[in-house]
Amino acid sequence: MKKNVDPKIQILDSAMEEFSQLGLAGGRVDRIAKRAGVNKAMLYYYFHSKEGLFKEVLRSHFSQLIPLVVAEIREPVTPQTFLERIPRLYIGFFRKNPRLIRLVALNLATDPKVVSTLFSSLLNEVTPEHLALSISNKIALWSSQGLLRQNDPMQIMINILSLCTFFFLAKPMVEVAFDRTIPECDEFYEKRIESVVSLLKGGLLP
Amino acid sequence: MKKNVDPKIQILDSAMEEFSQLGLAGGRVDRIAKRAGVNKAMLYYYFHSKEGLFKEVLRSHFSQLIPLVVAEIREPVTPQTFLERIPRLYIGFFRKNPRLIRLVALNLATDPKVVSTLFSSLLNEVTPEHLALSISNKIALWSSQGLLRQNDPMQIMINILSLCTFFFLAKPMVEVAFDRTIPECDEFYEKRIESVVSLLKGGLLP
Amino acid sequence: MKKNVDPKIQILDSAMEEFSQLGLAGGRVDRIAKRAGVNKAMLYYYFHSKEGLFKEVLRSHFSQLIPLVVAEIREPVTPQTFLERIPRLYIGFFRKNPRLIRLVALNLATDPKVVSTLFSSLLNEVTPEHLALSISNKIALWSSQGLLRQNDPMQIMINILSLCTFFFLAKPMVEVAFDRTIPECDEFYEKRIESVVSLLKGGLLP
Amino acid sequence: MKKNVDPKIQILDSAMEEFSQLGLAGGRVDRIAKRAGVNKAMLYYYFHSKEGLFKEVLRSHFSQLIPLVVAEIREPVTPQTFLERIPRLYIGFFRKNPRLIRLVALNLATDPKVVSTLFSSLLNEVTPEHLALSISNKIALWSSQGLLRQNDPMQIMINILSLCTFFFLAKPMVEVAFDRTIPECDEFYEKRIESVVSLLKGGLLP
DNA sequence: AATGAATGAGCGTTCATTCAT
DNA sequence: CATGAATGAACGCTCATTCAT
Repeated sequence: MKKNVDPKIQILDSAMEEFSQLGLAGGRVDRIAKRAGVNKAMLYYYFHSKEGLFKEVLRSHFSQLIPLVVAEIREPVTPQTFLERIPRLYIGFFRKNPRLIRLVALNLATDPKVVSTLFSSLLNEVTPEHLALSISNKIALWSSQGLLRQNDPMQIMINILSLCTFFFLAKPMVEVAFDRTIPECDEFYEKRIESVVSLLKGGLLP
Repeated sequence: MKKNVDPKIQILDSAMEEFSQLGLAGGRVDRIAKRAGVNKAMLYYYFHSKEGLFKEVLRSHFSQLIPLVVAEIREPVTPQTFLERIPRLYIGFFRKNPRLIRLVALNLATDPKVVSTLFSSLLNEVTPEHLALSISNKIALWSSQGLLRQNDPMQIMINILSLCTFFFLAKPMVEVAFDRTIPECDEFYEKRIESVVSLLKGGLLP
Repeated sequence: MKKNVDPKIQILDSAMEEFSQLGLAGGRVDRIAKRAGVNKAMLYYYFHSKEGLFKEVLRSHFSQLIPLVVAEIREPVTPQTFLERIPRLYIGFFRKNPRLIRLVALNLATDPKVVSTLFSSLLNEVTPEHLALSISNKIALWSSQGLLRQNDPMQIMINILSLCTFFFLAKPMVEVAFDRTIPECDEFYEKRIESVVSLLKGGLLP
Repeated sequence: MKKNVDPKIQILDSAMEEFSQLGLAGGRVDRIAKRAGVNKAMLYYYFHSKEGLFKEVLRSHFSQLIPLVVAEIREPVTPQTFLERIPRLYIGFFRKNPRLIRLVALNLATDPKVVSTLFSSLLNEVTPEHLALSISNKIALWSSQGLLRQNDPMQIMINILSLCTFFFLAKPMVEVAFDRTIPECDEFYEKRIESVVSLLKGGLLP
């Protein structure tokens, strides 16, 4: 509806809204076009198919996360500061992009290869070597120096990611289980970050 | 296709297969019926609608988890054994029911209320008080006795659940990130459980 | 639901209720069976098909009208008493059988041959010669004797039937057109009969 | 099938054919589309549902009658000319639109509110006051002036409408009852109009 | 670049009917 | 006679996609 705006962006935004709530299968092309204020045929002109649009949505949002992580990784840090800063980075990012995590979860459940491949190619675009591998190496190094109490970098990474992302998906169930509404406020997320950092430091630092 | 089998169970199983891969929106009634070896109209005879079938699938699988957790909770344990046994319980269960976690993730992303409500009603069926709350109380008690280093039961529960479940969804991404295939073997899951237990104990026990 | 009742009658009654409101196409076999308190397969046992049941409903109700008319016709009457009594007979009958007129109207509109043929065969069952023809003859006779001001028996019969039956179908439209509710009371139907009789006598008697 | 024709009109016409023979419940969307020579989805593109199409059919044909009646009513006439001209108007109209009367009858029998409401709204569109009421008023006036032998305008209107419309529905039964085929010729309808006019004048004029 | 109309395959659902017991 | 389960052929409707302009 808004004028003077690149229709591609308009469409991508509308599609993100749609797909993050209904998934690829549940998302409706008509609705996306209508919300974007463009003719339905334009979606096909720009993105050639519903699936193409979906992938582009995924890519465009996902790619925003990479540079943040890259910047973080490149800085020389101690394990302690690493474990203190990574949760804040991830949780902060997903808090600002709640739709992305739903989108990724949906895609992981239905079509794991799509998002994995995309993820992989994004990583390769940005770093000469895999980002995860470079984190991995860093962790492996720390581990061999006796700076960490666990020595499998993959398990450590899984633990970190689990603690930082799962909540965004599980929030509604947590609310039901604990019979209370969790407010979208800084206070809560500070507590969340604190809890994760505390767990990681207590569990990983010697 | 198989004879002498309760068609209701046949349908539920086929539906689980379908929905856990494609979601409610992406799942096809025809395919479910065909795979179950029954006439499509039977789905409606027994479950009245696609959504009804979906909910029944969710319920029938979800309800298998509850008694396990209940049994675990009811036993008087020390924090230490609690943190040692819960990850094995959850990870073991989801390893045997990999489709359920996808199903729940899909549903949480697209329709959080359905699965939350179902979850809540299942909890209420089984326990006089909410299961989560009773775990919560136990944790709160331990916390007040100085047996745990964190004092927000909800954060602790989120941490535990995150560590135990997220991997099953994120596995394909982890494989890509680390450029290796993770085998479905006992060895790997033992490592996973170990890592989680170690993290929890190191992070939570004094 | 009622016990100790001939299920055939139960079914016919339930079917009348259904078909007179929804028509043959709109009527549902399941609903008929449920309302009749019998298993659906029984309908087919007794009436062999939905259409067979429909025809039997039509026949069983329609046939109640014939003897009344026959009795009326057989009595030797003057045109005056004929015109006074026929409207009361018809309007009285349809008032007690409001579902029949809807049923016949529905069938006449969608499948004129069915009800016409049925009508014809019912007439033949009861009278050696067609009932209508015998009325016709009577009217023709009166007409030739100068006792009536119109001489086409068919037009006269159409007029009589129109005046006596149309209202039962058109009632809802009349209510809307005149912006008032027409009560199902004796008073109104007396007025109606009076109006018809007055019109017929004024228009037909010399 | 015909080219260069507004598909909306094509659909409406095909739908009229279908619904007037089978009713709303019995009419088939596929058949309507096929006969109209358009894709089935177009019905929904233009009319949003089967019922929406049905109502539009009803409305589009019904609305043709109103102006004729309005024009007739607005002219200042004597009761005599009124009773002479109204039957010709109605019978002439329905003779040219035989499908409409079946359509209305079907709808009155199964769903009286739909057609009544439509009728009412059409009347209101065209006349500041209800058409029927304005006829009513005219009749009431005449009646009070002693120009008519009956004084209930509603009964008079019911009589007129009955005499003019019922035949079109009952024709097949009349044919069977009188064991003859009624030809669709001017001669017959002239006789019909004559008979109605004669009856009305004889019965209503002083 | 942009639109409204069109399309065909397929969707969830229903229904009259039949079968096994 | 009576039942619950089963069936297959539609049915009304939707959707991603394309076409003509």
